[in-house]
Amino acid sequence: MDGIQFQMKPITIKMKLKKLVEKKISKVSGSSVDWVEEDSYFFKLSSWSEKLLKHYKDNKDFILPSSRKNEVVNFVEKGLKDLSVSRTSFSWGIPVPKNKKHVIYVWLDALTNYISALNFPDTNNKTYKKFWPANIHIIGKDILRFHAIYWPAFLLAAKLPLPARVFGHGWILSEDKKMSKSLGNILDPIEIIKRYGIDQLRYYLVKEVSLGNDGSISLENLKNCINNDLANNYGNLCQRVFSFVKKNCSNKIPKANKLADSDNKLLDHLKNNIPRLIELMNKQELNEYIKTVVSYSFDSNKYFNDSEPWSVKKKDPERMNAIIFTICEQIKNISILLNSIIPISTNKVLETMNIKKENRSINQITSLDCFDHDKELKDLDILFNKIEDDN
RNA sequence: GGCGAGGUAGCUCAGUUGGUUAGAGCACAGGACUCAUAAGCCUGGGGUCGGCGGUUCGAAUCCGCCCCUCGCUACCA
Repeated sequence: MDGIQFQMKPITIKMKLKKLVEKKISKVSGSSVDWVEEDSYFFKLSSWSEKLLKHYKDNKDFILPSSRKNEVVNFVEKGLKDLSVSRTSFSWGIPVPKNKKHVIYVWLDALTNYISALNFPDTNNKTYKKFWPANIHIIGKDILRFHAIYWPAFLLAAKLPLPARVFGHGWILSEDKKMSKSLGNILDPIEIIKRYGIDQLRYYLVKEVSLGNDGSISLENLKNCINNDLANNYGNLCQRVFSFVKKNCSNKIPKANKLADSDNKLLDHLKNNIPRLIELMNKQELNEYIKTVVSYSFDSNKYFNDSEPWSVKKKDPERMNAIIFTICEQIKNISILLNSIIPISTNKVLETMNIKKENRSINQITSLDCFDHDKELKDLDILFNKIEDDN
């Protein structure tokens, strides 16, 4: 803590505003609450209200989602009270310099971990330089205030750079209810992953849960989501196309000499949307992102149906090649767009298509044709097994 | 109590500054096809847009009142 110089002096505080007349018990735990008085150092949070408000105003997306931002701004506008940051009643905690009775405890010590873990106060340290200031803190909505008010105030006081963004995410509910032992509706993520698969769970959570809001895991919806979007749509699209390539194109992605309007329409629709997709990603609007991307998979299945490569292959093999090239290009692009959401599955697809790792970035999508047309496709097992009803 | 968000098809939601028969996905019911995980494609049924009243030629969209749901309302992280 030597790197941060706060001006602090010990004063006596009372932990509760009202004297307890009767024995009180905690609403949450039911245990009895005792009246305590002790000396404490205070962080002068009260003098940072205006500077924080200015920071929120100057940095529009510092707190996301905006509904949460409103709560925080509302809270700060009411005026902040100084914050007790030390205790004398126990010894674990960070010793206060020059006063051995006190240890630093509660938020000041906790939040500082973000930079002490990066070797602060050595601000020339490589790790610190690389990771601070952070691009984003993604934290639960229940600890937003501490990250959006206390932490920036501490950093401002220490004249250190602030993280670029604090995002308060919602909670995952089980069948619309908060998970609790007494209700018996706890969902064990490890069990779900074992049964449904890790990519499948990731996909479901990102798609069905708007990151800023609470979302619900319903096993029925999870099943539907896996079967429809992943197995029947994206997974089966890959399967039907690769199988067609194997049977009709010597298992190599053909070159296209001339693309038809319908081919370009399919490809351009995706490519023209890349800036918007990047924007959605940058604002953590992941569910909108994923819904947009999966719609390309729907479009692709329709395109494949309408183009009927199986019926043009004898009459017009050139045309068939253009169709197969187009659909492969599209599968590649969709796979890249989904790569951060379902990395294991999409990497299998990209591997099958012999796409080099350096060609798997979103920036590569607009550059046409990075296929090795002389190399055979690798075999691809079923990507997503369908979930059957068994309960 | 105060401040804020929201109530739209069975479910999850989208609906730009008010404008023609209110949309999507899932679920449900039919149909044609076959390259594919009996997958994909096409068509259809289904909504008094929380309630009442008002402004307007016209309101899911604006105004008022009411009902309901949710979030925040400081020193446990």
